[in-house]
Amino acid sequence: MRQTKLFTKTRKEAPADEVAKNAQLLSRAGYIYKNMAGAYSFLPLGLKVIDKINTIVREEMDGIGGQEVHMPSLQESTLWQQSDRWDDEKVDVWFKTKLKAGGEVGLAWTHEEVITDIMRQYVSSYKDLPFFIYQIQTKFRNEMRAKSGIMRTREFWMKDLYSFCATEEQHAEFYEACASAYQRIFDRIGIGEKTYRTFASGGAFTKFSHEFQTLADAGEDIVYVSEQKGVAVNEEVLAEADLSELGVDKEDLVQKKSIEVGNIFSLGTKFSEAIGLYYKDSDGEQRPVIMGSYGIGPARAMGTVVDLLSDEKGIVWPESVAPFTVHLVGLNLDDAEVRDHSEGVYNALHDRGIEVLFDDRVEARPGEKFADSDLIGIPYRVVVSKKTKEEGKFEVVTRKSGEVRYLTEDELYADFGTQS
RNA sequence: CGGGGUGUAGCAUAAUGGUAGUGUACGCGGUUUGGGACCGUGUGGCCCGGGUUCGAUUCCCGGCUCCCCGACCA
Repeated sequence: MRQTKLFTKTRKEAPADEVAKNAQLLSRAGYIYKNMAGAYSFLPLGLKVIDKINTIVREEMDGIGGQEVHMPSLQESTLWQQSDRWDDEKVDVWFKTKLKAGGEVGLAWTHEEVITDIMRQYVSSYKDLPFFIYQIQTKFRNEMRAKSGIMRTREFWMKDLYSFCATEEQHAEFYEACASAYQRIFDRIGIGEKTYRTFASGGAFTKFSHEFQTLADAGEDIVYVSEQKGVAVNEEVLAEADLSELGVDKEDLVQKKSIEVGNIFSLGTKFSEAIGLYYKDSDGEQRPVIMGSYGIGPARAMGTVVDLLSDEKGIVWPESVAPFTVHLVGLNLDDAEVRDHSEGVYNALHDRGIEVLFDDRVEARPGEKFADSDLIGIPYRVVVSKKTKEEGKFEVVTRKSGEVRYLTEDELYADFGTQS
């Protein structure tokens, strides 16, 4: 991608109405645009990052047997009345509107009812189970207050997976598999070290549910962490009885701010009974399906990466989610020979399948290009200039560490060739 | 939803009861060229509605907007 053709450019100052670090940096670097409180556009750079995150999420969900679907946002009322979640008194985050043809619809804020209804048609025997169905889809929640940039919005992507099992054993096995997959996802996007599987209250069917909380000063949540035990609990689970069950002493726990990046929850038979999803076991007995739900917000994950890994110069993307691998910064491009040379390097990198953003601006000065490059945060910056052309070596700077290397053209291609 | 703020050019900001200045960005000309250079020049602006007033961007009322604190938050 040529930077002169890239839609959006950087700006020196953040919009006055953005306070959150993630939104300031992502706005300045041209990844996102705020359309209203709690609703952001994802511009080409931003969408690339989301796609990278989603690819990782899909790989891990597919890896534990998940199958992807896509369900509608529009919801009619009767299904939700069966689970008693249509009434605004019961659920205060609904966006509702009228159908021209008559009747009221809501915009889905979650999909338990919907997927459970679908499953009724395809599950009738224990032989049909288990199933693990997920989607990455837009959710709407009429939050009282949107805040923290892209971390808490009224319209947002969510990866929501729903598990359907015949037995508690089956369910427990998948629940753990999904917890592991979640940890792998957070590892792969670069926030694993600071992300704790956190015990939260479990509702009617299990003692605990689990949140994945990433320790961050920008967090809205508070968790209590025992670093030596690698365990965290949220406020609901601070009672002595719960703590002793988990084998932690209250004195060991340190209060930390955190961001909830994922959530897994055992639903028991609440929705299967409400919606009427039953199967016949091997004795011919009719039983309700045991369910679980598992959520991750890709945009919130993106914001968490920015909050956690950026520095004073700008964003620092891990390679796994970076919009490009290499930022090829061309200097002295008014010189025809340097221009041809850098075009050749760009094409060579591109032809080798390396994702490269080429700063081909002729008029921009070096300082501006470097500042932009730091702000955008692509993992490797390769400088091509009159100097590097004459010396026959390219300057390669690692964004994260600042490490500078000088590589020949062959070394350069070999270096990135092995990583792609 | 309770409380507190906010709204001026694409962006960031200043002043003002007599129609607005600066930086940046953008256009043009020129000097520059490895960390957001400089000179000259130009384009471009007071959230919406009502009230007070000879006159309102400014004061008052209402609305909307966005931000913050709290509450809420599978």
